[in-house]
Amino acid sequence: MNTRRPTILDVARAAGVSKSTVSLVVRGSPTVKEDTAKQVREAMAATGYVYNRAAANLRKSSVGLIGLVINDLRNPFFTEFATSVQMALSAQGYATVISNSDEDGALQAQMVSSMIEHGVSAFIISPAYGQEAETFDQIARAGIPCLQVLRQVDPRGDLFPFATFDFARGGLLATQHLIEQGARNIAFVGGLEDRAVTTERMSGYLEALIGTGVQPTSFHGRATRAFGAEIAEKISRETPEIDAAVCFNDQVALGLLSGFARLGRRVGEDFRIVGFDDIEECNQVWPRLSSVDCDIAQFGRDAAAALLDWVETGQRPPALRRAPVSLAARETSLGIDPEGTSS
Amino acid sequence: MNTRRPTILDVARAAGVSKSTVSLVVRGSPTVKEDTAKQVREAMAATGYVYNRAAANLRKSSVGLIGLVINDLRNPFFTEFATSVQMALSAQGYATVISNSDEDGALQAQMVSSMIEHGVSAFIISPAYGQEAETFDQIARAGIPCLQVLRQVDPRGDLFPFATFDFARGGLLATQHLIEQGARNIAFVGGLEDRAVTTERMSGYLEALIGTGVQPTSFHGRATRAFGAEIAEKISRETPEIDAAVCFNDQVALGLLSGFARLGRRVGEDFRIVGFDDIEECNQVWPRLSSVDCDIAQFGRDAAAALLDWVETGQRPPALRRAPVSLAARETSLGIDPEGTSS
DNA sequence: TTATGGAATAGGAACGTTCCATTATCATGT
DNA sequence: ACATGATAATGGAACGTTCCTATTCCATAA
Repeated sequence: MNTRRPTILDVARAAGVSKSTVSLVVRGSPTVKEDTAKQVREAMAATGYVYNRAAANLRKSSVGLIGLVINDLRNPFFTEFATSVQMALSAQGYATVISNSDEDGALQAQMVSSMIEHGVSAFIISPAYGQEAETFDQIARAGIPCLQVLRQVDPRGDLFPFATFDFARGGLLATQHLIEQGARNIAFVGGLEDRAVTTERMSGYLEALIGTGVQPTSFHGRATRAFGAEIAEKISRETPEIDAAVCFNDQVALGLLSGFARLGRRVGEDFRIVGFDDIEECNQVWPRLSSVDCDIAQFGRDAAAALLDWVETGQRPPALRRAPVSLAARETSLGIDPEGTSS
Repeated sequence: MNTRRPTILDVARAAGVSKSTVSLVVRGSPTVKEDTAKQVREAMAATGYVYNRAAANLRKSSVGLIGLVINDLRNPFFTEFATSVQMALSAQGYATVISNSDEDGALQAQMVSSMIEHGVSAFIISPAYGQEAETFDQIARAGIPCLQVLRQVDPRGDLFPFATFDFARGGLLATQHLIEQGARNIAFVGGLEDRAVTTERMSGYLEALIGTGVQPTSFHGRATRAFGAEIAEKISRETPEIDAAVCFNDQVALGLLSGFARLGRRVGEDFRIVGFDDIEECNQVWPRLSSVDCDIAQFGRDAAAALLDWVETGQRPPALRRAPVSLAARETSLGIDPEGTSS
């Protein structure tokens, strides 16, 4: 089973040319005559040659590999993001290594270290909390470009450029919309307290509430469906006067939605919900979930482009970029239009 | 920015030992004296040394990298699978490269080729349809162990071992259960026609129907939420006598669920649904989705273990393994228990 | 003192590519 | 016939490890 793999040299012998020529053919250089190239290609097929990237990388400086580290791959928001980044990078001839830290800082540090050893040219990282220093110092020491997205946790804060969404404005839009829809008692649900990702969204929420007489309330916790469902119950039991919620993300909102469905409270009529991220599923539940639309696919493409610019031309992206957001209002906040059920 | 990275040789110089000794320390060999090892480690820290895996791989035969190719990473079923495999492999010191072919055979072939070049030691692949020959011939030519999971599409059919679930039995259990619950007109929903993944599930469904007088009906299409929702509408409009459905997977079932919610049909009472896979979300919607439980986490661990056995001891896994399934009955098939809303 | 042998360390070759500096080839103009 | 210059092809060094075969060191026994 383990006969030695043919190398560029075996191909060269078979084709009756030098190894340099084979190398040129492999890389599609235009300087080799078409006749020769064809012979070489035939020899490659005949010998069953496979390109050895490790050997090539040893000589070259760049590897064409980008590391993508995600903190929660079970959240569709991140899957959509990862998919979009991978597509954009592969269109430019880069391979993507996706890794899921699953909110485990130690695991993340270990994955980053392994990727550095494998010679990735750059990182896009939506970091987990914990072991920040270990994760980012490694990258900085190795001098590898790195784009931090969605969460800024690098210990010095200014080590790597950061791309995110305008979460504050999202919170503002969502809350204003709920007020316009007649909600009088709006809660903010989900997200761990004191994390920037949470406080930013909340700042918009709080701003919208100023002068309206509405009292802010918030329920903090992990951004999961389970937490959303739990809060639906808690609200029904303890603070039934709350009639609307701005959620940390769509996961929480969907949890809230099914929690209320279970309790028989009619979302869209008795209770209004706006989620955050606008994942595909928002359109696939009923009532459809209103959400702060983040155009995650575009965000992914932009991130990939900015990173490649950095890698290839040395053009470091701006330290901070906030992508705009908009509001996608659907049944959970507008109510259910008896006419409109056919679209 | 681009000063040459220190090598093992620089470390050796700094520590006053030979490069061989440094290499041994890097790999944690017990033959080097503790004093020396400590000096070397200090020198490594001082010089900012990072291990160059490409160079090591050039010399070693194995790389400790496993390729995981998934056909639809947006489906939570596969995300759960990928996460489980990655955990199991990383516990054994292997790194995992996850790639999403997104049901694109050409893309898949390209990803596989890139992974082979990067020197992965083995593959786990849940293949996309299309370009089967290209994908699998490459792997076979390179002599790399490969475990095919969930879908068997390799052109010769017996090229690589195949691990899957006992889908037929799942279809049988689901259908029998619906009959016991009093359903009289059970449809099979989702999955592309004439694909083994579909016909296997359907064979169980058809078997359960024998002698019951229930007429089989099926609606085929992509296994997405959108398709499920579409079929909910179609059933309501064209064949309202259908009172239950066995679904290709949970995505379809969840689509059906929200489709019916939208149309005001009460699932669990007027209409009974059983999904397939038992993803986490089954417990997080309301009514909770009954599903054929596949214990995907265990499946992932088993796949990882079988593959590593193959890689390390040459012990090729059995050509076919069907993991057992069971039924997780919940509200969408049992109906809503007015007492049981508190668990 | 001198063999002896095991533990610790050292040095050179090898891995399969790319890059660079050369050399061979060949049509063209004088 | 010869120089010219572009085009095509070549050979050797280099990349940073690991592996294998020495060599050195040192405690112990003769």
